[in-house]
Amino acid sequence: MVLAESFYNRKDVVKIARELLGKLLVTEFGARTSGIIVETEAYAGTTDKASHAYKGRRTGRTEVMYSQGGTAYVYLCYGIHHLFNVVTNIKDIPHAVLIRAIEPVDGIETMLERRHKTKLLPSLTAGPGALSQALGITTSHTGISLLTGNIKIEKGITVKKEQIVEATRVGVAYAMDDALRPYRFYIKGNRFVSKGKGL
DNA sequence: CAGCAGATTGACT
DNA sequence: GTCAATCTGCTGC
Repeated sequence: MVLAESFYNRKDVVKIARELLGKLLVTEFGARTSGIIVETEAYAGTTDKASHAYKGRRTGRTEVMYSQGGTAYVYLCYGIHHLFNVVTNIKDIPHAVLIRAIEPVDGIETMLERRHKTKLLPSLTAGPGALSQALGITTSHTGISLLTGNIKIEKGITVKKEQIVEATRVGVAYAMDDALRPYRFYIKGNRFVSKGKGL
């Protein structure tokens, strides 16, 4: 079952980030590839120094963050890595949730080929750049709808509250006090959770 | 318009 | 543990 617009359009991006854990992120570019979301981070738009849309910034790259909830926001980091985000809230409120790690489910062979690997190791999909490559997501997919496009999020599994760990975000030390906000969530003990540097 | 830093990864000392 | 790869966008000349 694909998540409805009403899931994405809510105001509380942090709550949505927490609820995305256990959901199934699916892409269908040829073969179906998918994985359970095990790690997310919330980016709270204009009031969050770590967000690209801090203070209402608009550029060609961030424009899609101002779309309505349920839109894919993919951007290039360090000129190499495609990072996949889910836009939330209503139009003109630039909230987004970064998907940092998934646990592979469908199309593992296809993902191994895309990542030029032969064995299923955590490094296949642990990390935002890694999972995007495994699922075949690139910046050309930014702005497409998660409700009707070939990238979508399905119901997945139920994650108990006790399994969810709250933490600070990774790689955003430059955001000063906002770097300390507990906006990162991951499933306790899952081996596909990225290592990061902020642990 | 040059210089710099970044929501990262992977190869190498 | 260190460092390069390589694009977008901000800052300052």
